[in-house]
Amino acid sequence: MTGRRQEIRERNRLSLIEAVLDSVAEKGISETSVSEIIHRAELSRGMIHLHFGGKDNLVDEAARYSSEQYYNGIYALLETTGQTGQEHIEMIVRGDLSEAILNKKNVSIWYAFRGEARNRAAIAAFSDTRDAKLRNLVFNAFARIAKEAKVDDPNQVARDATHGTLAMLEGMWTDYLLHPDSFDRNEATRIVFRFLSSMFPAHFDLDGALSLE
Amino acid sequence: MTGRRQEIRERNRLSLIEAVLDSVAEKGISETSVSEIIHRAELSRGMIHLHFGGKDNLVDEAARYSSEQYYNGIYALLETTGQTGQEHIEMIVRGDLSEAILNKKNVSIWYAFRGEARNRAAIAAFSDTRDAKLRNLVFNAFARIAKEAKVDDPNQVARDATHGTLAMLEGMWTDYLLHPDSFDRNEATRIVFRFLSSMFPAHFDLDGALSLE
DNA sequence: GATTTAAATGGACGATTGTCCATTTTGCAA
DNA sequence: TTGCAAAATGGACAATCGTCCATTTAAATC
Repeated sequence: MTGRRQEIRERNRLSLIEAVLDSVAEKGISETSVSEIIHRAELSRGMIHLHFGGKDNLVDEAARYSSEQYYNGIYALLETTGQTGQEHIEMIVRGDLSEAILNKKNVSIWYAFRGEARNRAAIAAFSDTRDAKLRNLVFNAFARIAKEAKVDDPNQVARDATHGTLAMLEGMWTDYLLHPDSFDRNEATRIVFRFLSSMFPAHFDLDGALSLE
Repeated sequence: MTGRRQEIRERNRLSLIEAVLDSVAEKGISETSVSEIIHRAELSRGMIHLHFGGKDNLVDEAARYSSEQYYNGIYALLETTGQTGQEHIEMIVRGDLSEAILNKKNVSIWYAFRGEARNRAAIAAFSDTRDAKLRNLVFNAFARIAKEAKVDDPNQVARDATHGTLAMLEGMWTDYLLHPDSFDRNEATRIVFRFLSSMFPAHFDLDGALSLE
């Protein structure tokens, strides 16, 4: 059993991580100082060094945590849907563009870290991990779809569809970043499905996945 | 005629801007300090205040300059191509993914500024401008294509194609950011054209624009 | 209840930040 | 060539940065 001592310890640890994410979302990375973090976490100055050994490690940990949250969100959605390739894809697309995942806070955080990725190995590393996992999931779904669609070179088509779909979703996030208030989720979703229905007319239409007869 | 005095003045001004961009590309925004900038520009400490009134203004100006450079590059390419809609689109796609525009330095800079966009009004503002201009150019091209393709609701199709194409290009930039060494320009280009040829089979194939008979 | 020890505190510290201005340099006009 | 003014210099400055540790607090154990 976890003693009260360890429980408090972990709560404080988490408070620091969440304070970093809140600050990054609201003020950006360059204004996320130690003073800012400990003020938000309502903890004392020494805690960062105690728990993480330094500010940089804490920030890396916060980035990792945030990435994990995103991925858990997508995974949870996949549990709730059917098993066909097009259902998986539909769920990923809708999930990635849903309010729960694509919102001002997450976008601010994600782009702030992306901006640092080139210069911080730790951040670049799991930014990759997220992509690799998701990419694999999407590819497997498209591989099934491409096979069913009997296209020439189904492997290449599946790879292109994966790459193209993820790229388009990335671009929608950028759109949201730059115009969070005028961004239209339904329009963004429809555009992705327009792409998919052009490529696989038997599997998708503008509204999402089709069930094959 | 520009006197030698003014000429030196403007050269120094530009040196500061380029020093900022070099530093942002190499070290990131958070490590781009006044000391770093003036060291790179080989100028004295007071110059930033003299020319720009402060560091923040200089950084904003550098971001504006960088955005202008991007846009000029795309525009220059458009001068060299034909006048059909699909030729314009092809040139924008190829240009946006070309070594001259999509390279490590530009990507580092662009994402660094994007990461700050949410928290710096000046940077967000022209980040928008770039998008609005380019978007308009692309939309006009797709509007012609959609009309020729005789689709239902050509206006909506053109809007979706514009949105989808730009989103996909954005996503390719992100890909390049995260995997600059394994990124394959030809593959990225082919995927965009796969999307376009699915939507407008009479205007595009996997290799780019088709000329209508 | 007394003792032990892990956890948390908060201030001291040197380094670095961006700003600003008294001084020096230098191009240009008289 | 001299005098003027614009431009550039570089160090002083207060503010803030992140680190670290001597001290205090409080949970766990005896």
